[in-house]
Amino acid sequence: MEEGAAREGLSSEGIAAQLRVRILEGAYSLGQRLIEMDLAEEFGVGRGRVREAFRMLTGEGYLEFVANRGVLVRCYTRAELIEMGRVREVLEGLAAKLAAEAELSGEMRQELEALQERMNVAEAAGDYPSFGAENRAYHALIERLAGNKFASAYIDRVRIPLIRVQMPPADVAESIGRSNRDHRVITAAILNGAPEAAEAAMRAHVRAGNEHVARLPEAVFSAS
Amino acid sequence: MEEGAAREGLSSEGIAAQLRVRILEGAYSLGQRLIEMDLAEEFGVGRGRVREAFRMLTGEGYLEFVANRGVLVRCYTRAELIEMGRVREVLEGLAAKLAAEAELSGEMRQELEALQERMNVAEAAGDYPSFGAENRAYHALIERLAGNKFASAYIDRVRIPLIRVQMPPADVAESIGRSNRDHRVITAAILNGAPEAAEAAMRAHVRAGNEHVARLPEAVFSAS
DNA sequence: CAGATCAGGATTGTTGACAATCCACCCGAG
DNA sequence: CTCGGGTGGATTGTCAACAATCCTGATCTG
Repeated sequence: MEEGAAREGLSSEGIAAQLRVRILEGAYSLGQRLIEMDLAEEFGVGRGRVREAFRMLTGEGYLEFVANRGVLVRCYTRAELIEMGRVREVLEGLAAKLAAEAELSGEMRQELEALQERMNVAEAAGDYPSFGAENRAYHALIERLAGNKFASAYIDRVRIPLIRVQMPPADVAESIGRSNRDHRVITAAILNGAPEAAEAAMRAHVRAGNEHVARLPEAVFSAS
Repeated sequence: MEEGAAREGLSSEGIAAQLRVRILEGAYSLGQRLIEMDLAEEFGVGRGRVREAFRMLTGEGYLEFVANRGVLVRCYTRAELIEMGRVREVLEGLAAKLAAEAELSGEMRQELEALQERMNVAEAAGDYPSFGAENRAYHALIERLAGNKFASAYIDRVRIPLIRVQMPPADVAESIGRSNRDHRVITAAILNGAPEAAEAAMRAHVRAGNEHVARLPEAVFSAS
């Protein structure tokens, strides 16, 4: 008897995990209201469990609680996005620094090199979706190499408003090029064990991304 | 009819706020288990409200959830303390940087100067409790000057394990001296509008504190 | 005496029902 | 036609009761 479904249905944590994935995948539109009873029926549990999941996701920044109104998918304003961007800058910078400080195993070094190579391929092919996926994996890998769970947790949170941001197709190629040029610098600094350089490069990289996002049209931020 | 107590008793948020204060003030010992029903009776509400407050405080890092066992006052290990210290370093550094970037009103500049002066007085008097209080106010003021609510929120969270740490009386005087020397550098950088200098000084300041804390005996971390 | 086994009590996990609240719609007056 | 007020339905806020779970300590056994 390992663990898990002590009773039937998912636990509050399980429901929270499901909803987190849904929000990340865009199953709900920004600002959409979530009805306790609907989800309770869908998951086959009582409203209480759904409510607790809501409270967790509110604390993480995925949902917004409105008194007597319930929860909605949290929608960040441009100003908040910029504030979060500043935080992301230093936190991802820290992750890169810690990764460069860590004594990486050969396996981890290979993984980093392989990921960099896959990004290079995607860049050469001009394959934006693929590059985007590898880019996310790259940042996630650096978080893992850094080995600081608090940094990881907060980075995830300040990244939430970015999950739906789409690059305007016009400047995709240039954007990929600049982004991957940064990546190569960061990768080299981490592999060479240069914490300061890694941090500086990552900060500049994130900052460039933030400045790009901050200039996007208003429609990106408001509902659906 | 402004708002507030729609029914009798505190809301979940109100209970969470109360408990947060209690934990910060040390009303509960580290690792202490909190009983839902006891608090429900004390606040004159049902268990559900207390439960929701627990979930919020768990997300913030004040409590720890154990399945079928309830919550305990979260107790961080030395390793976690060090991890959080690294995060605090960059976040407080960011706050100092943002404060130096901001266009401060005359009133705010005066407030900062007054606080620095009060710390100087406490230092000269060798008044450790007073210096500790002013020190907390100082860091809080810088957060306010920075005007980034996400940075503030995360700084508060990574500070949680520090709330009970007591400086060994032996090196109090030296500790105050070094700490306040750092403060003067930071204050000057903020008032002069030197973001890079402010960030670097704050980082060094926090790092020095972290290294000091990391060397404290094990008793500080485990349960009271 | 040490260790395993097994009640009993205490506490959490969960639900369904009820009251309070809010919103959208409708209606009537100007 | 527009605006203010009221009304009904939908949804959240809350609780009290019940089931599941875990820990404590007493009992039994080798």
